[in-house]
Amino acid sequence: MRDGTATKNKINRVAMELFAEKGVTETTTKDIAAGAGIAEGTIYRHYKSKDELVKKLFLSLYEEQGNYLHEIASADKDSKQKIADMIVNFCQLFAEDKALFTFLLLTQHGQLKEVPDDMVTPVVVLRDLIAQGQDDGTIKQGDPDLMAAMVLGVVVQPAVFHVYGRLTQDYKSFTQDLTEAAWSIVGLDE
Amino acid sequence: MRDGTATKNKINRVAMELFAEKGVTETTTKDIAAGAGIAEGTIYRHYKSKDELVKKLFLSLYEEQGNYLHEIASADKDSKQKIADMIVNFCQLFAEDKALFTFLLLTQHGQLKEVPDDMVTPVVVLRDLIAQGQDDGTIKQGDPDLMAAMVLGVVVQPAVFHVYGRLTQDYKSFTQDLTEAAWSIVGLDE
DNA sequence: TAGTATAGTGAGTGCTTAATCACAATAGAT
DNA sequence: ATCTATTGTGATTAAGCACTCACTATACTA
Repeated sequence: MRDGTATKNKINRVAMELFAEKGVTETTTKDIAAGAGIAEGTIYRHYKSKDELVKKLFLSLYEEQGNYLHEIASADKDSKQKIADMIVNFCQLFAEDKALFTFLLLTQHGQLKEVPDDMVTPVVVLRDLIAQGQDDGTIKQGDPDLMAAMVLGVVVQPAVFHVYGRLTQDYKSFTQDLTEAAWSIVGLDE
Repeated sequence: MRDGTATKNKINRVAMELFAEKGVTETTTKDIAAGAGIAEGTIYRHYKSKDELVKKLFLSLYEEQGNYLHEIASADKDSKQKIADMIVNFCQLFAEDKALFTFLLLTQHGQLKEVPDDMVTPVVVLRDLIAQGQDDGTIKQGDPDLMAAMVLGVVVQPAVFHVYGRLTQDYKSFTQDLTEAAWSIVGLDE
């Protein structure tokens, strides 16, 4: 084997899962190597440092998710449907890959501080979506940043509690409730 | 000086601020000692270990806040007013002592995992408040745990973004918006 | 004043960590 | 078959960490 991408993917996956489970600082390079079934030194054939691994992993995964979000936001639907689609997307991601979802949440937990300003994060997409909806009159007035934060909170907080075992039923079954709650924050009275 | 409470208070305050700012693992005993202007060894005259410091600090501060919450929840008011009071209380705490508020949030960030089940946390108080309101018909039906998580998300998420500089205006000025958003989730149509 | 318990000190200890490096294995190129 | 570049190894290293301990300083007691 001359191509090391399989090993690198293994490192990425294991690292992501451990970071999500224990946090970045609590996860050692030894843990990652053991989980991936490789020697500790091999990590350093693919990454200059643990810090680089963390940052590249975060950036690549976030970019991937950002693309999905961008697709949803630029679809030819009304604002209400787009916000609903975003929430469905969150719930699906959480249901399908809890480790990935939790890892992405680490940004909001201060474990990953250096988030580029121009990065496509959920809150940025949501804010633009809300501002756009305000222009065409489908979403009520208010500070788009604050409204985006509140909508995100409605979805994220149950997910956080779900991770820590407070909410035990299937997260996907919340989707309808989360969507309605989100809409009640930004939506117009009907 | 034979009484060391002044030193202990200094340790507690500095530790709380550093934990809130950098996280628990990233804060060293050396940092705390330097911040408090004492020797590293002095910390161990007051606490058996760093772990004990973290846990006692967390427990005492959370208990204090729990008492406020309990007061609010047991007041002779209707559910809507109680929820509003809780949110005002959050906003005030955040405005007055950002470090304390952020430190208390660490529990939701997985940095402090061992939270006793019977502890009076905001989500528990909220859940009971919601369940109670559902009984007397002032709050709409639905899973109280999920609803409490959503309401908390509306308040907490803006606070998180506020800490990381995304929302720059005075947090207290959100109070009205946060209260309305929270009520739109649990409240009955009027 | 002498005695004692408590509070504070900081160099030192042992352990864990991220990162290194000389070496080995592998597989395509010539 | 030999060469070469890449990938993988694991003992080793240097740094940083929580924690200790012999010692000093302080202030109350008798």
